[in-house]
Amino acid sequence: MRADVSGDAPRNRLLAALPEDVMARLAPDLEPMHLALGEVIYEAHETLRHVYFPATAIVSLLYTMEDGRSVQMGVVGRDGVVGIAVFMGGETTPNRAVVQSAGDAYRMRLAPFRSECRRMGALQRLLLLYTQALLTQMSQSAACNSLHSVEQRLCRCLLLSHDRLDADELVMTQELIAGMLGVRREGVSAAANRLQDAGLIRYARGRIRILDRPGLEAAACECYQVVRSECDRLLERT
Amino acid sequence: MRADVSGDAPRNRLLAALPEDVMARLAPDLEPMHLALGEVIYEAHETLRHVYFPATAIVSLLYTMEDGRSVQMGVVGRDGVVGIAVFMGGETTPNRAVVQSAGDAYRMRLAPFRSECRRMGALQRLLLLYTQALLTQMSQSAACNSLHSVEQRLCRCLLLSHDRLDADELVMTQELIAGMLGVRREGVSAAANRLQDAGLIRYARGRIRILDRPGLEAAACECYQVVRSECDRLLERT
DNA sequence: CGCAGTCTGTGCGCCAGCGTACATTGGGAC
DNA sequence: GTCCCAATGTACGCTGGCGCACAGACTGCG
Repeated sequence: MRADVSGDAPRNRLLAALPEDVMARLAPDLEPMHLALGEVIYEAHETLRHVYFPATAIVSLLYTMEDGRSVQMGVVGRDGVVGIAVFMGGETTPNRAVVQSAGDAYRMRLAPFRSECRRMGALQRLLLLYTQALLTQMSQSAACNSLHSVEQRLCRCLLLSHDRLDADELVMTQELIAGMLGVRREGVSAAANRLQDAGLIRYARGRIRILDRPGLEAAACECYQVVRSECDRLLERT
Repeated sequence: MRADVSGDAPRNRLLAALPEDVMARLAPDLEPMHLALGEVIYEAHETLRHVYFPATAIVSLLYTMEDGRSVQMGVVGRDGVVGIAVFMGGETTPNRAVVQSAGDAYRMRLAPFRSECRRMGALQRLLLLYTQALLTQMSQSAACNSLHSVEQRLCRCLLLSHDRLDADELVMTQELIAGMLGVRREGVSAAANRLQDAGLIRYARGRIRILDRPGLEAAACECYQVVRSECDRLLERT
């Protein structure tokens, strides 16, 4: 694992884990930018023009059904990259990617990204590991969505977001969360109230403050920890 | 796409899609074998010793919760490979792989598999595409498990299995199906009866005969078709 | 300051799926 | 044939989450 990067080093962990020679090649093509809340990075089946390495931003990977209901199947923050399909060769996916928390990111056009992938070096190795982490996230979501309560899943969602931020305050409405959990807004309201009554969070008009992180972890289902430790394990191989 | 393979050619589509020079290298290391119903190919967090290319066998990727309940997150037949984690570098996954339908497969030890992957040729390209197909399967499962009824999901499950077999008869008990769908056995019983009453299937003691495939597709949720067409799209890139 | 629109809390009837408990029924072993 | 057991059908009450319908409550804007 590389030592703590400082100063103007990229605040995305995948980038930070790259050896210097690779970063030197990529740096000119990394364009810092801002991602606004709710911004759609790509629609389902849409050909991508860039891949995105979030720094402070958080991006949600969502699937939207024909009837409009949607579910989150993965979340990407400073630990990952949006646009894995480019790397895998399929170019598009049936999912959408939406900014779940505004912030900064680096983006890169496809050509330089692909050409670095083709060198089959550190970037490719990292992306493979990251892909596995994403697989883990998605498979656990499949299980969790099917077996756990709204309240447990809300905890998981809050923890996933909190992990990817520096602050204790998340900016997201119940409506947004409901879309990610695939449940009604009212269900989120009820669950959020229970968490607030238990002193785990404080909730106010689209702003959620995490008050008791350990308590939140205890209230979540096992799924959070499983994904967390598996992803840690995979990223340690850096 | 390679022309129809015949005779002793591998009956696994990934293998069949490989150019002849690659297959020539791999062939000596491909060990034909039989997989029995219920056989566990690997447990969660277990280091693999082989990767498996199913021919007529079908393998289910399951996640089992602490309380024993389980859910299927993917299914691998002659269109894929079991042991993707080896390719991705993580070595293990939190999932189990269980034989859902007995049949033949080719297995391969890790060393030759890895060394062919490292050549960065056709095999790697195929595996990347297959990984994306698996991602699609898992993400759709996450959405489907959360939003659709047991009956719809049962249809999807039957169709996924049927696609990977040559016969119209599936050998699986309600207990097994319940474990894959993450629901009670009784729920499967009720749903299967409704499908039988509708004339779509015939059910008897662990043997399910598909009577009306188009009807079954109509009774399934959109998830089946989405995954199906996305996987077709990806494999066409062969 | 008032208005409008967003965000949130709540209540009610409804239904799918759960947990539990049992009856039935084939099929294979002996 | 007979016995045993896996596999299946059914019933009943319970609960979580849905759909719908509103009622505050806060914020930004004119």
